[in-house]
Amino acid sequence: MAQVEGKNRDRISRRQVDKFAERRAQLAASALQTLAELGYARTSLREIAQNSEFSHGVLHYYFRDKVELITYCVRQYKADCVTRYDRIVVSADSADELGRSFGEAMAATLRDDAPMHRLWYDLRNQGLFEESFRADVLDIDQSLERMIWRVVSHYAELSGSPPTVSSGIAYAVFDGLFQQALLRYLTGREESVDELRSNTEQLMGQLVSRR
Amino acid sequence: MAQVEGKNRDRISRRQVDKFAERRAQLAASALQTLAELGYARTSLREIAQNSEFSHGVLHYYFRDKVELITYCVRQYKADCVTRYDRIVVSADSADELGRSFGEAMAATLRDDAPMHRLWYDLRNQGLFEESFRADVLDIDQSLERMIWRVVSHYAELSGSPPTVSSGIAYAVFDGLFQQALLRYLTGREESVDELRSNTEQLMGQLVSRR
DNA sequence: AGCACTTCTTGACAGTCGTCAAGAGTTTCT
DNA sequence: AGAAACTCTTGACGACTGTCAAGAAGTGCT
Repeated sequence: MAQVEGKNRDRISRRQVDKFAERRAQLAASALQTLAELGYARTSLREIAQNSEFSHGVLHYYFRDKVELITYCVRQYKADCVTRYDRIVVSADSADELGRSFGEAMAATLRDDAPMHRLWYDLRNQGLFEESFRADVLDIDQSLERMIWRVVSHYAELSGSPPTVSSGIAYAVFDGLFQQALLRYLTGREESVDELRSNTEQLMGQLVSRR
Repeated sequence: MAQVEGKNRDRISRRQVDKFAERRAQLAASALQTLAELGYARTSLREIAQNSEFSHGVLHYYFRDKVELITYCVRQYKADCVTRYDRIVVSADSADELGRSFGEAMAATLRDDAPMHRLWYDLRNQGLFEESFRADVLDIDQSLERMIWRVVSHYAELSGSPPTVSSGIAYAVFDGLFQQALLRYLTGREESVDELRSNTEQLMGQLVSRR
């Protein structure tokens, strides 16, 4: 009897927890959309609520405060993009093909997800000023570094030569490349998509010793 | 007589313009300090005034609005840093020496001017969201690209081999390197200063074909 | 149907923001 | 010295912010 009650309560509370988590995710999606549109400095809770189907008060029912909401958003963002290139790593049969696929994937996400990427750079920068985001930002940045390293090291394997740079350098270099392309793309220079593709391929070749 | 009056007025107004410009620069310096400390999102005009010796109302006497103030700040920032590496370019006698000086200069400015650099990245990102800063940000970014290219192309000359990358790639790569180092440095990892120095030297070698 | 609980809306709060006008204080010229 | 022009302070304005409490609306259970 007590057990049944316990089970029921578990089932109920689990369902509630699920619904709770679901709504959190839904609100975080609205928040991410707003942030990607306006940037951190211009995003308010009321604006986020207007991009959802709820009123502004509900945000404090699901999140303690603004910091928790944005932290949650950053974590959700991470889940989306940290495995972006893993598919092409396993499916590539040669170094050249991997280079091409990687360049193509970089170009594609620049074209399709530009607002999200500018948000990421914005939030990473907030981490340089505000202590509260720092841990999550660093965590994501390390995940991205590992993601890039999976590509580079596999490229090195396929080409039979070791990488000539460390994991940190490789990430910094491709990140810098992407950021420049993003800057150009968001100011209307659509050719930067193609430039990013070829620059990525070229640089990949130079970061692995060929002979 | 009319001429004398004209000359006098010119002299007067020139002096006034000078004083006016001087105070603008002074206030912009306070603004830059505040921005570097707090970041764009958390900097208010009252906060800027508190970091100066004036009250908040004076800012609207010297600047039309907040956008004009920050734009002016960005331009002032540019003048400071756009020739940062030019001295070492002319004074280097060999490629190796230039590589070392460049790495050392990067490391030094990371150590000494970290808050200013994080402000630059912050403002560059604002340009991705807010139309009003975009032109100045792009202008500065191009100046920085040329500054880096002066280093890289001179390095190539000294080493007798052509660069293997374009000006845009070279800037993107070193900028990415610096930004990663800044992220690490501002989170307390002081060893990133030395890492940046050696990474810069290493990468410089790889961006110029040696044989 | 009625009850308990969750979910959401509304409206208010204290505070901050950019902006500006009125006027005091200061400098400059005659 | 007095007038004119420049410089700066003060205090207010409307708008916006994050937060929260009161209670309405909705949901699921017995």
